[in-house]
Amino acid sequence: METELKRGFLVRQRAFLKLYLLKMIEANKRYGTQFLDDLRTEFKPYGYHPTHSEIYKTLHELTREGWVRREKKLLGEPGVDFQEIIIYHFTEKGKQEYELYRKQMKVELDRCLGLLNQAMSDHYGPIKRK
Amino acid sequence: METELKRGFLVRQRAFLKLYLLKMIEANKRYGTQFLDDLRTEFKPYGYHPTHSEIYKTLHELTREGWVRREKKLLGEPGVDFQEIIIYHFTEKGKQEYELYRKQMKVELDRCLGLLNQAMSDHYGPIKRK
DNA sequence: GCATGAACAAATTGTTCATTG
DNA sequence: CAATGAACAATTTGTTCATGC
Repeated sequence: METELKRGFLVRQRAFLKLYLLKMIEANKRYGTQFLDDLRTEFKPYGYHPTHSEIYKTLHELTREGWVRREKKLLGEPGVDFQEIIIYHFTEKGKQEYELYRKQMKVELDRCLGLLNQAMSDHYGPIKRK
Repeated sequence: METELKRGFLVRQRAFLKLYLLKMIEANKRYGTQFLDDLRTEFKPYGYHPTHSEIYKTLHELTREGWVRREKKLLGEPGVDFQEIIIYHFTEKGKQEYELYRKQMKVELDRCLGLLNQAMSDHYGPIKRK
């Protein structure tokens, strides 16, 4: 899973989403489509609209690597009786990996911010602080 | 050339490099390999090591779109008599396009910084300022 | 060997189709 | 029809090979 963390230029979408999904899984009780909706809402101001496919692929990856396990459930909403959803829970391994991953991603995000700020400064003058 | 500017998630490497190359071309009198070396040096602290292929492809793109014209020259270094290099100069169109592109990229880089700062704040608490 | 260029390959992401309850 | 999943397509980027002095 190390290979996904950095790529020289900017952080990859998949790695970025993974960080968010892990956090959301930690908070429990949500499922794929809701993750997607929440993320789209949060990122809307930045013009970033993730696709459902990226979300699911990231969740599959987390499952494949044993960071989370899946629990099938029925969406218990009034009127909707038989919609199956999948809830994700951390495994023991996953908890530990998350902790580590979170730390690594801090470094990575810092690096990306550094790169972008450098560009800002190179092309638009020194960074303005409020 | 609009399609390259943004892609929802983070700015693409090509768009990022283009901004730098345009600036370097404006400063005149350098050629491909030197651009590459300069960029690698500048980005080294950020662990970003662009490839020669990306640089050339970007330069070709600028040429194809008529932003720059190419001038073949002999690298006038002592001892090296016949090494051909290519110097890039802006076209009239290119000067104008660069001005516009620079402005657009400011918006784009701001957006990316926003997204990354949001992630920082979401996962590691409020942004620290010095 | 250095600068350039292009072919090719891999990686990443997005679009569309399929399934299941 | 909502949620999930997978096939497939496109895009983006990197690696390798080629060429001309």
